[in-house]
Amino acid sequence: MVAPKVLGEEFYAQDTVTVARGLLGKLFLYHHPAGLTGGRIVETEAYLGAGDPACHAARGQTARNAVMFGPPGRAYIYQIYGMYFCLNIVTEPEGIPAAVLVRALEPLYGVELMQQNCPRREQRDLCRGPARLVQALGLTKELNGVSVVTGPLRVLDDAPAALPGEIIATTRVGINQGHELPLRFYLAENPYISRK
DNA sequence: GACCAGATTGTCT
DNA sequence: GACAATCTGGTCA
Repeated sequence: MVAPKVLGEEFYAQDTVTVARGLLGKLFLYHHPAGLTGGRIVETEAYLGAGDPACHAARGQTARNAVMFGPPGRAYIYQIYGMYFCLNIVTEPEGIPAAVLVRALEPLYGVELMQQNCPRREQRDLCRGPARLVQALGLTKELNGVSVVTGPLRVLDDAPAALPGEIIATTRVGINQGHELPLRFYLAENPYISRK
């Protein structure tokens, strides 16, 4: 197989919707201390920055969302509901606080390790949902702000011969504001997405 | 299968 | 003090 290439910072500097759609089908990998974990990105959501009421950065910069104001290609990992974490990748040029939320992966690498992280969970459910995939991959808040270009987290362009099905755009999940916008993207008819 | 309530803690008002 | 880009387990049909 051809050596997959790591997506560069210029990919993430594009507009957020382009990056969210472009990430579908890419490989997301984490060089976990106990081994490699990761899979194919099958579901994302776009958060557009200051003008998007659902975005954490809509009301200005804070200690929590500071990573989104930084350069693109960084991981933004935050805790939600006291017990879960969500993984984002910062987009757009530095100073524009936008990001793409990675909502679901198709598990491909380190499946045994991921099942150790999530006992009693079917393989199909390992990474089906933003908090689940963070837990399965073994990501922690310590990784907040690390580069996905040069750090232990990587996104590879594996250039799959054919994306299975087309890309569906629909509304975002779990938010109260801005939910009328079609900013959630997933691969049609993929069994690993978090919700139809 | 659909719907509902609880868990649990960092962050912001 | 209220809330949050969620998940799990319970109940009812």
